[in-house]
Formats: sequence, C-alpha cells, structure tokens
Amino acid sequence: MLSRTLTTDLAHHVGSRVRLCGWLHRRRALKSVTFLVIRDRSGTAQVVVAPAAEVHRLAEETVVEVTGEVVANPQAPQGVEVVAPAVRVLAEPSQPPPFDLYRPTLPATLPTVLDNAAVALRHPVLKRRHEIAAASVGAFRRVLQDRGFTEVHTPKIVAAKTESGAEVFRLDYFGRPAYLAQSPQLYKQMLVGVFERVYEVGPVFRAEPHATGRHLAQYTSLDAELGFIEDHRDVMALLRDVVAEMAHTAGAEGPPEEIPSIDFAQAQTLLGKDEPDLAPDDERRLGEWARTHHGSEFLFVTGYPMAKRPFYTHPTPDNPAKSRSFDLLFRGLELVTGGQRLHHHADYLRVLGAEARHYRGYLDAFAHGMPPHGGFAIGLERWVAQVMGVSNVRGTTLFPRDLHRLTP
RNA sequence: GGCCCUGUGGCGCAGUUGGUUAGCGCGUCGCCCUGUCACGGCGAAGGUCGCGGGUUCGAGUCCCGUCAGGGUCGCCA
Repeated sequence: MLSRTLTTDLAHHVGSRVRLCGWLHRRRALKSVTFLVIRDRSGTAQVVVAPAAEVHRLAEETVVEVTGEVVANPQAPQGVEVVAPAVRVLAEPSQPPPFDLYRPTLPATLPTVLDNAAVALRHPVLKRRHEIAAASVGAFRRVLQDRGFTEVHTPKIVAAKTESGAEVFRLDYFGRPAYLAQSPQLYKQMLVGVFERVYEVGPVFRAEPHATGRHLAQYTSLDAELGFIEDHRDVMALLRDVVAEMAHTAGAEGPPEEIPSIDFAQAQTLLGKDEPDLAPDDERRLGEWARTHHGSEFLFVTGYPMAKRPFYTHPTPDNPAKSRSFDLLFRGLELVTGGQRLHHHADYLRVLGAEARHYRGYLDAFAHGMPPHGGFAIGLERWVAQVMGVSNVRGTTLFPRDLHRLTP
C-alpha cells in the first residue's frame, strides 16, 4: 500500500500518486467540480473531484482516505492539489458539528466551545494553542536538561497542605483524609538534596472558588528548583533563559538579555499606593510601564513582604521583613513566582513552630544538610494565553476544570 | 462569595414607550452555478423566547423568585 503523505508535504510529491488520510474539513460543491479540503494533523490540502462522483454528498468531518495524483496548479490554494482521487470513507459522522470548523475563527462563545470540546478543539486556531503549549513544555525541558536538571515526578495525593492560603481538594485515601497536591514545592526542595537540580511538569490543584479568566481548579505547573545558589537572582537568571527559549519556540518576542526588575516598594511608589499587595490592575499598569520604559514584555517584581509569602521563603538578611522572592509579570499578568528558600534546619523549626510535627518527611531533608537553593513555578495555561492573546485561561486548557465545569 | 451583565431555532445575534403570523447572518435540506479560496444564486424546513410565578385586555419586552453562563474584584500561577 502507498505510504501516507501529510497534507503539508504535498508540494514535494508533484507528479506522483499519494495517499492522504484525514477529515473532510470543507466541501465546496460547484456544478461540474467539487473541492474537498482534507485536514490532517499537519494542515489542510485541496482535492479536486470530477463531476458525477458520489463523494459530492460527503458530510464535513467524515474520516477519509484519499488516493490520487498530485499536480501543481496556480489556482490551488497552496499551489498544489490532488486530482483524480479515489476516496475511501473510514468513518461517517452521525451528526454535523455544532459550528463551522472551517471558518477562519471559530464562531462560538467560550462556554459553547468548552461544552463541545471534542469537536471544537479540531479547529486549527484552537488546536494551534495546544501545539504551542506542547512546544513550550518541550523548550522548558530542553533548557533545564541541558543544564543538568533531573526531571522528577512527585505525588499528587498528599497528606498535608503544602502552602497556607490556597484551599485544597480533600479526598478519601483508604479511609484516611488526604489532599490533591496544590504544588510540588516541598517535594522538589527535598529532591534538591538528592539531585541538586530538578524540574517537574505536572498538574496542581487549587480548590479556591475563583471565578476569573486566569484561575483554574487544575492547571499545569512548570516547576524548577536548584541548589548552590547565591541568592534569588541566580534563579531569576535561569528563569530568564527558560522563558527566552519558550518564547523563541512559540514564535513570540522573547525577553531582553536582562529582564527589567523593580523592587516591590518602588512599584508601590510608582503606582501611588500603600497596600502590601498588587491587584490585577496594578500588574497591568506595571506591565505597561515595563513596555514603555524598558521595551520589555517581561518584568520582575522583587522583594515582596515576607508576610505575603509562604513559610519557606528566605528573608533579605539586612531587612527581615523583605523576602528574597520575585514574581515575573508577562504582559501585565503574573506568570511566575519564585525565590530563594530557607535551607537551615533551625530556621524551619523556628518558622513552623508547633506545625513542624506535620512536616517530618520534609524537614528530614534539612536535618541532613541542604544547600542554599531556590526555584520557580510557571503557569503553563497563563503562558499560552498571554503568548497567543487569549483573554481567558479556559481557552488555553484542553478540558478546563473550574468552579462550574467538571465535564467533558 | 460581592458587584455588574447575559439567557431568543444547531451556532452567532436583533427585537424601538408591552400590541396581532418573533426577525437577521451562518449552518441544515432541495434546486441552480467549469475552479472554489469564509465560493456564489434561488427556495424550504427548523423556535414551549432558560424555568416558575405575578402585573396587564395583551408579556420575548415590566416585576419577583429560581437555574445556567459571562465580566470584574478578593486571591493566585
């Protein structure tokens, strides 16, 4: 049997017979000629069907195998097309799509798209977002692998909350209470004691009842943690190279050699406010400021108050109220959080107090010697949303889980 | 969870101070069109106006309740 050719490779096969496999993306029937647009994983191609062929009636999304001859034709959309085809139907749809997949943009609102995800995701524009997501994850892995990081996989069913604040999903674990992991934070720190440098790509779960365009109950966290650093700036330098490669891979403009950075206190002055936190609108304004004053889509905000950070956060030695932590804003949205962590056993015993008994396995790492270390976590869906100009992270999640949505 | 907004054929929408057979575009179905590019033309089918109650001679339209969704804020990645 003729080996399969992808639609995007047609130009290399002019003059020969090919076999295409895919879906009938669009049928344009004229009196004496019908055009079939075949869609496969790589793209689309035009097939020209002669008059009186039975395929004039095929419904869109029919799964087909097309065998025919490739000819160059300036009238064809990509300069080449398949003629004199034999079309074999592999599967017929039992119902038409709820919307037109062949339109340049999908003519449906987000809830409709999500309710019909299995078919909506076939639209090239939606599909593209998740190909960018996959390529971005590949870039993340590539950079860290090159620098001696080990990929790890930590438990998603855990016994204790890892970070104060974020609400957790409870579940029954053989009769005992357990939780879905809201972060791999504690495990990746423990593993710095083993591998020095680790990263993880995995799901995290947050039971916070947020109903916004940037929160999900489950999202994909790109985590990294590394030992033997001087301070949080080593982490920021690594993060810069990671997002540079991710942006390059996604075909987006990357960060400058040195990402501009603003101290939390300076940011407050700039914004003319004194609350110890940044609201979404503040982040948008800071993003705008970074763009106009530094020509950068990326902006570090450093030195958050210790009070707003979790227990493992490392303070600034000469100012204990200020942390060695940072956020990375991308186009005015918080994309990454990171920083240096505490690494002395005694410090953990002090900050945890009576809570320490719940963290035995974690504290063992520090009891047995841990280097100065730090890390960061990138929100994948937020990254893709910002890169692709999608206003709601549900639009960059294959099957989002949120306050209201548990299916599909 | 607070505030604001929206529920009208499969999809996206309009519906004027309440008034007779609820419209439009796309899709679907039928017919027509020698090459389309979101093809084009003619015609047809398809709707308990989210649900329940109320006001009124009369409600898609006004009021109350309820359900579903969207935006935003708190919070975070």
